Amino acid sequence: MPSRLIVSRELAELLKLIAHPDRLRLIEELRQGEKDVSGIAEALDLPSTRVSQHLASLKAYRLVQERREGRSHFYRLTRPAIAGWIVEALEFLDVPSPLEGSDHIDRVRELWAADNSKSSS
Amino acid sequence: MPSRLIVSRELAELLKLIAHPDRLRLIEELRQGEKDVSGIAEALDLPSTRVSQHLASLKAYRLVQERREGRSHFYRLTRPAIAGWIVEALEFLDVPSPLEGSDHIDRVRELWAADNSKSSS
DNA sequence: TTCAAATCTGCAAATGTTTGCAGATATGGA
DNA sequence: TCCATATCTGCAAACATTTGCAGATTTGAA
Repeated sequence: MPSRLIVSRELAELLKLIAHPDRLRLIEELRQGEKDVSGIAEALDLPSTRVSQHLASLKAYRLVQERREGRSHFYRLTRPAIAGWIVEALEFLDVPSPLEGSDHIDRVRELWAADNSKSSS
Repeated sequence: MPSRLIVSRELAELLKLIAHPDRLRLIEELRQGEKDVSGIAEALDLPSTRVSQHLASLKAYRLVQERREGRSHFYRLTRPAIAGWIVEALEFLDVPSPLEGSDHIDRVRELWAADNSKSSS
């Protein structure tokens, strides 16, 4: 009967998996569709071995799925809605003053918006 | 300009803070309104020193706010909407088979629903 | 074959989190 | 004042995550 215990443990596991700066950016990067390891590595400016490691843990939880084509491994989000759910969390960030300092958040909200029209920063 | 770097770090910090079974239950417990440390400790069946420790970290991020009355310290969610946002994450749990094993999730979804009518498990 | 490109795996050092417990504070009442 | 209740803080052991790097796979091309 301790459904709350079981589910809160599972939920914590999922949240921990997501709670890493690289993996958050990675998930948002895949919102645009599938991409291979080196494409992601370049987009996020990370060594591809690190991207591969992150993808392995996301895949172990089935948050992403793999498709191999030649020597490239393409990854895509299993449930793309998770990317939008993550963006919603921006609302709960502890920003020192809502006037100052929330400009970064606003910029990212646009960059990570559902529609995409490629820009930088 | 690296807004994504900054924000993904802040987001990871928030998610890590939440990504703990006790703290998740604690946040859902406070959805009902403010409660003091021993009330929470009893509801979650945890030593109150542990509840106090969790509350301290949630408070440091201003996720909860404190109100003292006599020797009791009452806590409440700063942005109660976060409790609903957490429940939405149940959708993304990796449940082995959607037929079996999702009954715990359904039960918790009810227990943690926005309206409350006290029950157990 | 042999080679290079793309990715993966394993391991250990560095770092971070959690837990229990002992002792510190703060408050109200006898 | 002295005591009990409620909560907080500090610390060290246990545990978990992150990172870089070396070496293994896998694939396609020469």
